[in-house]
Amino acid sequence: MPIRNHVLAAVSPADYARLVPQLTQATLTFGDILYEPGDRIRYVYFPDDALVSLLTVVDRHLALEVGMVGREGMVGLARALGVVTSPMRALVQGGGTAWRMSAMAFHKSLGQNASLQNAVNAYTHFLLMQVAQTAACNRFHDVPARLARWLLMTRDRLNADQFRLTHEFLGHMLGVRRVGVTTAASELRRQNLIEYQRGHIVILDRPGLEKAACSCYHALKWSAK
Amino acid sequence: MPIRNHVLAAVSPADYARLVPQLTQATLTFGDILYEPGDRIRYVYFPDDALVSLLTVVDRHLALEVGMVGREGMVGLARALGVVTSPMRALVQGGGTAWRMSAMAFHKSLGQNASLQNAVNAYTHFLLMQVAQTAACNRFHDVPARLARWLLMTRDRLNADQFRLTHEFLGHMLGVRRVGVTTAASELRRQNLIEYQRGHIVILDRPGLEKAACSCYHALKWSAK
DNA sequence: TGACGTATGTTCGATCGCGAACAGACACGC
DNA sequence: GCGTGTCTGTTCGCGATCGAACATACGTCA
Repeated sequence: MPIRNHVLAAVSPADYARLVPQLTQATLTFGDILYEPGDRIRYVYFPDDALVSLLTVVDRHLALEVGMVGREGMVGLARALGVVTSPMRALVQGGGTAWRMSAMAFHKSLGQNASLQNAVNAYTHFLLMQVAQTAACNRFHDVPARLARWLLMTRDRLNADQFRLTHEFLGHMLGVRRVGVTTAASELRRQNLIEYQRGHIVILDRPGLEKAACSCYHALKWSAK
Repeated sequence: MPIRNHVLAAVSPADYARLVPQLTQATLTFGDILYEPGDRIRYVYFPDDALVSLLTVVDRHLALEVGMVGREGMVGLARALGVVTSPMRALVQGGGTAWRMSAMAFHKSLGQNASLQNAVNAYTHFLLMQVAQTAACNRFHDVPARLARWLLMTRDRLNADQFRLTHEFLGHMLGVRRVGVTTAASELRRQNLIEYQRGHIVILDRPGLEKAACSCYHALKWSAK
């Protein structure tokens, strides 16, 4: 079972050996909610090819995606900062596998395991940048550019050029109406950058999509491929 | 010299005693830029009554405030996460005093000083929530509500009901045009919530302003007064 | 006192995204 | 094969904000 998760991969071999017994493989399926805001964090997750969205919930019903966690990161980060409840909703946006660990074991491991702590710190920084960039992006860039960015980020994390997502779902992620997504998507399609039908999206021209995306995409590339 | 900064205040007396020799008092003045994105972090700052804005810079010239640091926090947090350069611009938005420490000493102290590490972790979590909330707020709430929230957050950190700020400056913080601020501000003034002239803003009715502000203000109150 | 710089106020048309409603089109189950 | 639910496409009027331009008012300093 190769570990593709970057946080785990950054742990030194000796430390990693002590971590392994705590890790179990979990299959996350689309639509699962790992936590709602305020939920106790019982497990932390290190995605391999799963993809989890972090959503800030406002006024109990409005939700906006502020971060996206794939194999470059982990879910349940708050636990590493000494907080036992999740501040956000964590929604599985792309099904796949992830390594799971009890929050308790994770907390203990952090104290005994400097390379894990370092890897988690580095990811914390990355996530903070991602959230900050998203904030600015939502303010300054229009829907087509944000959609293009979102598709590219998803692509990179799922490592696939096609995936299943409806306009309705995308609307929730981007914080716009479904119709807004339809308009933006059909514009991208007109340019032959993507193709889609009934929840199935295909990226046809990745370089072209990068041009259509705002600079935020490049600002948030992770270093390792 | 009483320490009002919450991060430093959370450090245990024994640990704090070892920290003191490293700290020097600094006066931050309005308009100072502590770091630009990419700048090496040479010092970290723990504001007492100064107020620092964290701005994400997009496309080299657009900037949006994503966080606000007063005595509840610290500036240069990235250094605690193992990153030596600042990801954001840190702009002094309210002059005042802060405790300053070299980044090197800070880094060393973190390793030797568990209560400092815990306090920094807690603040990291708070900042992450603040940035996420700001992202959602910018998407869902209109300018008058955001302005009201911003004024209240500033008030809490400066601990004063009046301060000097122009509409132009506020526009940069909120990511809107100056005219948009003027319109929103005059609406708040019409309701007798605030008063202002030529860069001097007075909060007349704090409870009323809280009602005018979006829920994001309450979502981000720090526990300790 | 007068001139200049800065801060605020007002207006204009344009654009973007909103909420709502309805129309087709595909997919799956009976 | 047919009905039903889901997904996408289109339209409409509305409101918020934009960019730009210009008008007014205050303050400072020569």
